[in-house]
Amino acid sequence: MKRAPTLNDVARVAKVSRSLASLVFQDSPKVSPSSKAAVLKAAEKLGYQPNESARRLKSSVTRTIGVVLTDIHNPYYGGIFYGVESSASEHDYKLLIGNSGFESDELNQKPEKIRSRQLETLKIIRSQMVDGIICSSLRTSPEELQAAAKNAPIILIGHTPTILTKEFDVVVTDEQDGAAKILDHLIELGHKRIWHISGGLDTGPAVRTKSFLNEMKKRGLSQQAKVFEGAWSQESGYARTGDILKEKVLPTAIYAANDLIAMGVLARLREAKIRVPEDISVLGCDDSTLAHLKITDLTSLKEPLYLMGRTGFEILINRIENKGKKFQPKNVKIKPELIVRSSTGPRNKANK
Amino acid sequence: MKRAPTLNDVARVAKVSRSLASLVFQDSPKVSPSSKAAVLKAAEKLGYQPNESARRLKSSVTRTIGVVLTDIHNPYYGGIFYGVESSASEHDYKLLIGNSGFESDELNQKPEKIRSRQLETLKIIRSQMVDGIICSSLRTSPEELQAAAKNAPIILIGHTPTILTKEFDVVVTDEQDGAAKILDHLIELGHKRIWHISGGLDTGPAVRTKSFLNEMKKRGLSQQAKVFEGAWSQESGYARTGDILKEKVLPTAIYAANDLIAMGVLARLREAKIRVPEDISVLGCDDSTLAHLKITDLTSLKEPLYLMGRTGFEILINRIENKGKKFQPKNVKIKPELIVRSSTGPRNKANK
DNA sequence: TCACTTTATTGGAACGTTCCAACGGGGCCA
DNA sequence: TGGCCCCGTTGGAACGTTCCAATAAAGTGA
Repeated sequence: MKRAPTLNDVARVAKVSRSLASLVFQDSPKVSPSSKAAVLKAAEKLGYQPNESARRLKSSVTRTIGVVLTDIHNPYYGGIFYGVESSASEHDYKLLIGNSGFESDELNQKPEKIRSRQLETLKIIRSQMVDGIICSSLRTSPEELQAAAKNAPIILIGHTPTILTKEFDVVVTDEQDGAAKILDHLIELGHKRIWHISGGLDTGPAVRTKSFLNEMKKRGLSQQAKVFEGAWSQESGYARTGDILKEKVLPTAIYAANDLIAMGVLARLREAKIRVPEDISVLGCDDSTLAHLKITDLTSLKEPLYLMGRTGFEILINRIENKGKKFQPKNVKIKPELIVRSSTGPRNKANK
Repeated sequence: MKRAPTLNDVARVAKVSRSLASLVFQDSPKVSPSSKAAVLKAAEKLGYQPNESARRLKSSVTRTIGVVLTDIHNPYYGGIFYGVESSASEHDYKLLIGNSGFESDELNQKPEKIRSRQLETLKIIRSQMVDGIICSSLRTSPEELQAAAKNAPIILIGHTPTILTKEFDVVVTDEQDGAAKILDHLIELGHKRIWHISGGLDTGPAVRTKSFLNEMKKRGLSQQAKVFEGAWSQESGYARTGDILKEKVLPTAIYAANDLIAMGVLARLREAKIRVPEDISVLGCDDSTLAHLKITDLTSLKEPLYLMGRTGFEILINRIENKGKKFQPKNVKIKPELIVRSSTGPRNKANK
């Protein structure tokens, strides 16, 4: 592995000055076609590739974005990342994944450790390695974020504590709209007694639950609504459905806060020999692979993760390119889409 | 956003030379405790953060690894990436995701485009932005890879054309061992007529199919083996199972090349009112979320993706640290694990 | 006490770019 | 023919580090 050729080498071979060679690689219009050709030919011959570190040192532009995710393994963050990556690629930006930290049981990490790893990542923006940062699922304090934001713009995508929306650019799902779409669909099918299994009390799931209750109220169905507090897991869906089955009157539809929970619901209902959707309709949220399956064919609210990722990225580079302009936090809500499959159907009239 | 403080600023405040300040940040043992304290205090006060670009330019070490994946959204690559990330984080390395390209239907990308995007990523290593590269699922030619490998080590993780194993470090699943584990399990349950739905003719799935046939042969069951050529999809599993059901004699166990295919198998069998595992046992491969589901509870061969990612990363940094040493490609096979669930059971004696 | 090692500190030269100010020379116009 | 402009080109100075060789200061042994 020998020393890589530099701009100087190229210039020497092309018999021009280093400055001219530099201009060629910046696509400057003021270089003559003949010298341009000579430089390119020399570069080709030597296998020249500009040294990015030197370039950055001088021009302080990195065309790189730092990404903080909690768990890329999780379809939620994965979906967002997917959108981010595709947009980054189109704009010719690179993505740097700092030590993001994970929520895996495989690693079984302490929250404190995750937090410190995220801090680590925020630091890289201060070392001028990136032009901006994209965060999903924060574990850092607002103060820490603000400190980092002094050096480069930051955008938050997905589940976000509301306090932060006042100060940062944020892209989230329009939960209200999602709940409305679900209820419109169910009400059209004749459902009224609609129960919800929540994802817990964290910010993300809590907003979802609240939106559900809001929309039920708007439709005058507050009396019929009921919330069972669960967690983001199949087991939780299974257990809470067990609780539901103990009630005197059963719901005609169950809305689970995500697909995984819905899987638990389906399993428990099948065990109880309750038919879906003939006896009870079931809805999930995420439209993950789980919902697509032939054996489940679950009606699910599709979170616009891909779009959220793309939108977030675009807002961010907009900030980067208009650096210095006055700051007015942007809050974008992306509307989800209801994917109707066969787990929802007309209300069973027998269940009055 | 004002100019970030430099080492010079720190040195001035601490009343020492720039060189000394530099030594402090390199944890040099030959700096006196008193000046060390002074420098650190000054750095703290100014909020100093070393400029990574300058550091790299001078020392040409980046502590960054480039990652080429085809589709991080896909649980297979996601699982590998997961292991890579965790190991990288432990070794204090950063990961750079170049424009990797995707196989999504959402983007519906042409193979040619994916290839060019991967090439783009390989270029990154030539611009000295990374110390090495990790590739999953190649779309580039061996020549292109070799050219890139001149500048920094490369490791291939997962499905890899066998030609490449002679020249590069490679980490793959031990397919032979996987097939053996599956057959041992089934044979112990009394099965003999074991059929396979393959994932197609690409390198990855082909190896799996071949391993299955090999192991059947070893056990003197060649006559009983049968392969149905499918693809990595639920639909394919569904359709091929339809074909299987047309046969005069049915198998007592079906081994699907991945979980998604197995989902199709389960759906089709249920439609035909064939019980699992009472009538036919079903196995998948991947041990994805799909297999965990209560409603499927699928016996599945767990590919050691996480471990593969970690192992790959470790081999890579080993190469990086021993740069210049003579090269002997390392080929590591990681043994998968069979996760037994309720979709496999004793052979139904009625099916002779 | 002097030569000599050890330890702590320093200035300066690199690393490979970009960018600015300056320059030579050809074309144009008066 | 002289003056001016513009185009293409150039050298040199940065950018913020690291690292080497040199130095100053302190410690060691005879």
